[in-house]
Amino acid sequence: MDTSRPGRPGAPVTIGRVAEAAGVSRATVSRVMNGLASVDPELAGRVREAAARLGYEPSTVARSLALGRTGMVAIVVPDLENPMFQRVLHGLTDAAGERGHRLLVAGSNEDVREEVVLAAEARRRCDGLVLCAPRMGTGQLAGMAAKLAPFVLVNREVPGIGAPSLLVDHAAGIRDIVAHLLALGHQRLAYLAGPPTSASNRDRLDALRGYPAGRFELVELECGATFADGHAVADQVLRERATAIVAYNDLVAFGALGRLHELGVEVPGQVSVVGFDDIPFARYTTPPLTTASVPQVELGHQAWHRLWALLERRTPEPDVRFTPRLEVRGSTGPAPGALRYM
Amino acid sequence: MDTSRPGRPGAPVTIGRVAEAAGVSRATVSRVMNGLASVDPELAGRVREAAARLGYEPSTVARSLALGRTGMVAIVVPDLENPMFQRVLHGLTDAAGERGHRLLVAGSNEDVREEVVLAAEARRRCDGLVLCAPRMGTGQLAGMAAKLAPFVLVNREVPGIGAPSLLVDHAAGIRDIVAHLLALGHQRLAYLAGPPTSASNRDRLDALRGYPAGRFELVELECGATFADGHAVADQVLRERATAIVAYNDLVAFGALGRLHELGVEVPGQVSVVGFDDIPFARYTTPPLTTASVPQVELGHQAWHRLWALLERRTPEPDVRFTPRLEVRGSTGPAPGALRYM
DNA sequence: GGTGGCTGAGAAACCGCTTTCTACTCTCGG
DNA sequence: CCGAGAGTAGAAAGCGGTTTCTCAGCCACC
Repeated sequence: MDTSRPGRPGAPVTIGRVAEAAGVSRATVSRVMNGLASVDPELAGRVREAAARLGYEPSTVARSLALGRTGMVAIVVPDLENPMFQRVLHGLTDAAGERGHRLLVAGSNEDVREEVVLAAEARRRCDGLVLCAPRMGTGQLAGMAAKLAPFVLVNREVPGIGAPSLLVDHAAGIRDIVAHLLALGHQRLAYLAGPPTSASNRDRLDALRGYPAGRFELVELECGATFADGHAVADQVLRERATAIVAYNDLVAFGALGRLHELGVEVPGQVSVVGFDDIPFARYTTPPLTTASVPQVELGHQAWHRLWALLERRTPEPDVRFTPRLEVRGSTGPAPGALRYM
Repeated sequence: MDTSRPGRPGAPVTIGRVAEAAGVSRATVSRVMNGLASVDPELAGRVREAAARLGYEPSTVARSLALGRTGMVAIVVPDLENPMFQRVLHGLTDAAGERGHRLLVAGSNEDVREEVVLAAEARRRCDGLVLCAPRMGTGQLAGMAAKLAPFVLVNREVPGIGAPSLLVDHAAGIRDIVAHLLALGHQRLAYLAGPPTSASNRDRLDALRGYPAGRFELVELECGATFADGHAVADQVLRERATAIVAYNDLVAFGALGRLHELGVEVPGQVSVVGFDDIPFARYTTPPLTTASVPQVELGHQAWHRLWALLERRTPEPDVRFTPRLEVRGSTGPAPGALRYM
């Protein structure tokens, strides 16, 4: 069989075959395909015609190797099923897509060891990395920084490793939430704690503990980051006689809400519930969830801008710390029997 | 500066540098790194030591080019923010991850033109593709089949293009839903239709229309696939005096639920609501959503198995059509004023 | 002791594209 | 009329791996 015949079934269409078909060198085909330099219009026409006829599509892998960049960025998140991260992901894909970049995603399932491996591997396949709320320790992260660069952090801050950070002021969010609950007369708050590895969980906890003593009683309950965690811990809240729940995130709040409903406990009549993040579901449930709203899609956008700057060796815009906006909805109300109000 | 010195800051560590440092050929380093053939243990030791000392990590891009495979698969979905797709994605990443494959994700935002472009581009960057509920026409899909292969379809079927399909028996799901509602005495059902481009929407609509005449009145309302769509259309349902809502999916059902609640309409007292998919939120809302449960994570797993088989040039397992399981929860109840029951 | 088979490692080709370098042609000015 | 300079396209050297091919060395066997 004549292996030089164009369009032979099994043979992949490479730049060489196009060059051959157009009667030019591979270099010229490359130039035409990239719209580079000035090529004789007639030659360019022949090349384009041949490329179209053969259905030529340059190999992205070969280009990546030659160019030293892949046109892909990776994002690593702790929990693929958390809409919070999905929205960040969405913001990121859209922004990156506009610049012709595609996204590799990896979920660590809250496992630090897996996270470390995934981050390193994902980075090697891409030009850059977005680490979303990484669970690994600061030391470990700092140690990997050189290997991972360029990368940007979302919901995490590690000074001195030269990675841009996009932050949420969890403390401010917590302060707003607590102020809201105190105004409603709540005196005994249960905090449903997130994963101990979560930096934002620590921020929130610190903010709660840092409140002037005597303003309210704080009950700290180990919980987690998912529906099921919130669902499982609700009974304990009741046993502790807290009148308000401050959940690590919206998912946990939903879980608790569901359990309370099962038990016939009225929300907010008997217990108020507050979430964190403001995932899209929060406004559509019954009752709608009071929560600290975090600009999730915006985080994704901003993450891309920082990463894009790094990829182009520009100086990224300075770090931002977003202040969550308290969305007061139906899941919070006056504490039972309380007379205080704002 | 001596460019041959190992570990020189700027210089990337390539296989050549390792070979040089270990005093062997690049071929030998390659063999050692891949655990291939038998290499003199002493040489292998030297290579491993050098690789470790230099922090060598083979370039995935170069490997991809040489091997002709990337170790990545892509998934294209219409809506990145729909938990249904996120769960499929989750199932897929986990299953693929076990075989050392990473995931490229792309969301078409329900735009057919974008979907076509994304699918083609994503495929070129990866070894295979999963098209999740593709919106493009059958002809177009068939036309691209050769370019996209190997790929597998989820929630879509196009006979004769040689792509494995994983299906959900939407008609059966609808039949169960309708039977359930009829038993509760509902006689006027509103169907909140999904995107016209959605094949599963057509399946559901056909199943509804195909019901024996006279069993119930069907009100078809154009809607969409998101919260906001369901939220916006709820008023129309009331105007039409339907006593039950059959929503295109859970998201739409939630939106409608939220709006009904805002309006003070009792669910299921005045209106019953049924979703489709059974996303995790469905069981935790108030009232919990009655819905046709689709094994989302399983779809992801199965998609990987089919794709993996194709990648290995094995024959994939035959297509599967999953039958949804009706999850009766709190959002459905007797039609107002109805005496009928099962 | 010569030869055949076998093992193990290096040389070199190759994957498909980009880009520098080089050679050639053509134009224009002195 | 000749040489400099601009413009164009091809040759070839990468990019960083893998793999075939080749060959040297060793052992065993006749």
